[in-house]
Amino acid sequence: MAKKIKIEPDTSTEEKIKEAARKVFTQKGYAATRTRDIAEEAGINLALLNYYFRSKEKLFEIIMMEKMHALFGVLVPVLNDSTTSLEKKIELVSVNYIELLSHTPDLPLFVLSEIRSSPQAFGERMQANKLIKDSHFIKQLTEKRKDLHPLQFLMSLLGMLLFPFIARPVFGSVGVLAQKEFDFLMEERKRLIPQWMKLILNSN
Amino acid sequence: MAKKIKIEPDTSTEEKIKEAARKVFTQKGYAATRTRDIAEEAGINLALLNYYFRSKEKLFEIIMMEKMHALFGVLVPVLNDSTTSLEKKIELVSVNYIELLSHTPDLPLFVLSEIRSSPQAFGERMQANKLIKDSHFIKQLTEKRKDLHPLQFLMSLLGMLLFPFIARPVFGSVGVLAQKEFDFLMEERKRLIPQWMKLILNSN
DNA sequence: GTCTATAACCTGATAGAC
DNA sequence: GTCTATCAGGTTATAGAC
Repeated sequence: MAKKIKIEPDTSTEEKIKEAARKVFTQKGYAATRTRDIAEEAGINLALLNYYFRSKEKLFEIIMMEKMHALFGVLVPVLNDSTTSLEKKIELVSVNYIELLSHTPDLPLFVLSEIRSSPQAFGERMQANKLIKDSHFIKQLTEKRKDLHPLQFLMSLLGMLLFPFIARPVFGSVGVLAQKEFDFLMEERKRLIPQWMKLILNSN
Repeated sequence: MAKKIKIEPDTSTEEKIKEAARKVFTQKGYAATRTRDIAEEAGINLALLNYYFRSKEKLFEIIMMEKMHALFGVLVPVLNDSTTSLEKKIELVSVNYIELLSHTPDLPLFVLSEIRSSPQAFGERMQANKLIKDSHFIKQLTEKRKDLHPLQFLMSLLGMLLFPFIARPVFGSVGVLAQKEFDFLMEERKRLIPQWMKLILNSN
């Protein structure tokens, strides 16, 4: 229990490679990434990558797992909390996601692209799926709006939250929407989206 | 003027290759696609691909151009029509997009992924950008809601429309959301999204 | 653990026969 | 126009020295 006293400094070679892999994989995707890119980014030799992680694919799976947990990790616990109201959940999910994606904007496009490339893999996805479908949030939605499929609401909420980051290369090109303005708009959306989704929820 | 009387039958080898390229590129992305995959899908030899299109990259650029036009082509003309009301534009964009994406569901994820991979390329994107920013739709929005950045509204609308298709591998896995149910929900969204966006537009 | 050198393989593209 | 055979270059992974 008290075996490992020293805190991992994250400066080990293994961690340097993982950090480089996070950067390159998320930027270029699995197929376009060369192990040489990762090695160079990490400042180490190519052979070391295989020494620590056996293969490009094994390394990728580790990074992918991390990223999927990051993407679904801010969603699932909030939706499954049986002590919070529907409206509170909407607020929390909105703030959590915009906060997260402001720091790692290419997270959703990376995860969704790679899931598409190998749809049968990544069992995590199915698991997250079930956790969402059977969530307290869905129960609350169903109860509140019997006329509406709960996924109609959830897809809209997530679309509003994630889409600006997914499409940022389109919206955010130079001269049309600069970085600072984009950040400002996202900050504003923490307030706007819950407001709008509540409006939708209470309509009819 | 009356030079080409015969209508192209689209059964030519060139078209067979393009059709195969459309399928494989959009499914796997540029980097993960091998020219051999395209040749096999087209039922022709690998060498013919280079005979007709010089290189993998040239072929890709043709397909990418097509796909970008498809994705933005249903948006730009509607937003720039100065004879329609704001609410009519919302209805048209919604129906157009859901109709389009129901037939080619992986169009948006493909285009957005590839734009990210080479952000400086694809000048079309910038052009579409300007066309949107200076559109009649944006003017109408600005006038109607002086307190709201028009992109806040546009990003939300597009997010609602595109996100279900972008995230379909997540939502649409077997046992959670089957194909027929997904199609039904999308059909329903043609009505729901305009209704909801008008609600947002007229709030406050 | 870390490196250099190289093996083994794959991929895009072309030469040349038909 | 279409094919087979092959080249040239690049990529992953490993062997072996330090």
